[in-house]
Amino acid sequence: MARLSATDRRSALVRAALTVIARDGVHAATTRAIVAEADMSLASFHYAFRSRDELIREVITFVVDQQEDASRAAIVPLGDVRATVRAAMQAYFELLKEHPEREQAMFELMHYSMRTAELGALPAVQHGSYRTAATALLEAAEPLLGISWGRPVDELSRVLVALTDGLTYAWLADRDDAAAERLMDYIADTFAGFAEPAHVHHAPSGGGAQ
Amino acid sequence: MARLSATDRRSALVRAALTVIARDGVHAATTRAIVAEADMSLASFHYAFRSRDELIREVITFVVDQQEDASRAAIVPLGDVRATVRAAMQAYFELLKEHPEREQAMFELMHYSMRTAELGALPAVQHGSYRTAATALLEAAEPLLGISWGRPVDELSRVLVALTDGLTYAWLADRDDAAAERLMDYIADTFAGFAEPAHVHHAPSGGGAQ
DNA sequence: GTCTATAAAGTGATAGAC
DNA sequence: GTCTATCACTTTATAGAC
Repeated sequence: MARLSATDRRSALVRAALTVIARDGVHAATTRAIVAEADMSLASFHYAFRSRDELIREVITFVVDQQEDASRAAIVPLGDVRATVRAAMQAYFELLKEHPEREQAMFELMHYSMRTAELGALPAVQHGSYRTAATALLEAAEPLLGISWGRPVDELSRVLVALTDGLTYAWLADRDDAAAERLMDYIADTFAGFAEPAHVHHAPSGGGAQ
Repeated sequence: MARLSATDRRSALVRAALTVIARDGVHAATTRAIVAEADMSLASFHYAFRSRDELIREVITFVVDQQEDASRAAIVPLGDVRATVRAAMQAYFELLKEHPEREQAMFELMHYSMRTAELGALPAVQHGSYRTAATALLEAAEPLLGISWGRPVDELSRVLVALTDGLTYAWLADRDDAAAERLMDYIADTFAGFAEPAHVHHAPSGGGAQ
């Protein structure tokens, strides 16, 4: 194998581990399976990482960071709230359908984290970053669509994330595309219902019915 | 060890496995850990089960059946829709808080099933039984509360299940009780919003309030 | 039926040659 | 730095005494 810097080797192993986990599950991500995927020798693994646990820890933080980046650039404002939310959900759903193993791997890694003391805090971080993304998305939508949410954005982001997680789990379980589409229709409708025409704060010009 | 029938031994091992999985996770449920929990010898395990996989399969079907039974008797109609839904959610949430490991074990077992070819269908069964229970709950609520749901019950049960799964995952991740309570408030509000005064189909004698 | 003992394969991690 | 060879241990599963 070519000489790689320790950092290159580490990131190569992290990506290989992620591939193995997505393909075969967390329980199959043995050091041997990972180095085989990365086309390295077993000794190289322990040259780059002190232990398997150290790698898994890095895989999880990598995945969390990656997700945070991904969900940042997600807003494409369309004509109205319903269409915008529906399109955003559809975009996520297409990603899910294209790489179901990724979301599955995400879930598995989080459950794995919950079981190990030192990684126990990571699911909260992952979920928090997910919610931050949802909050940013909802707040960005206000000026772009000229609306204002009827409820606290913080609460709405919890609803959005819960529905998305629920949608993901349901689809992973039953692979029912039509059902997922109907659920996304519902989600779009609900959020359209939350939206109110933007009102200026200081001038009491009367409440706007949509 | 006392002489047990093969069936008794099997169910004892299934329950022991469930205990181990809830306490330490699926990956820790080795044959040795399970027989230790059941206070049996390792050989007894393979007398009762052909393989570890056969046990896990039985654990999963057992858990799915058990959940189906549990979610049957769940309706306690209160004055209005909001209060009824809120109370049902609260009851579930109390169970979750009391035994988080159980729900976690459920998730882990489902993800494990998704990874093994022969168990791949079980998550759909589990999710289906979950949705059946939600549907039954919603349908039972109609006559009891004197309402009728504005949307197809099938669609609403999907929403309810998705929100419950999302709530569960969120709480397992961040253990934020207050946030969960707010989410349950939202869920109760939404379903109260879905309810319409019941209209009798054939005889136009006016809707019956409870 | 239930046990002890052990086989056979897999695991994480390391030593030591190059 | 990177490899091969190997250690120490755990895993599932079975053989064979009782």
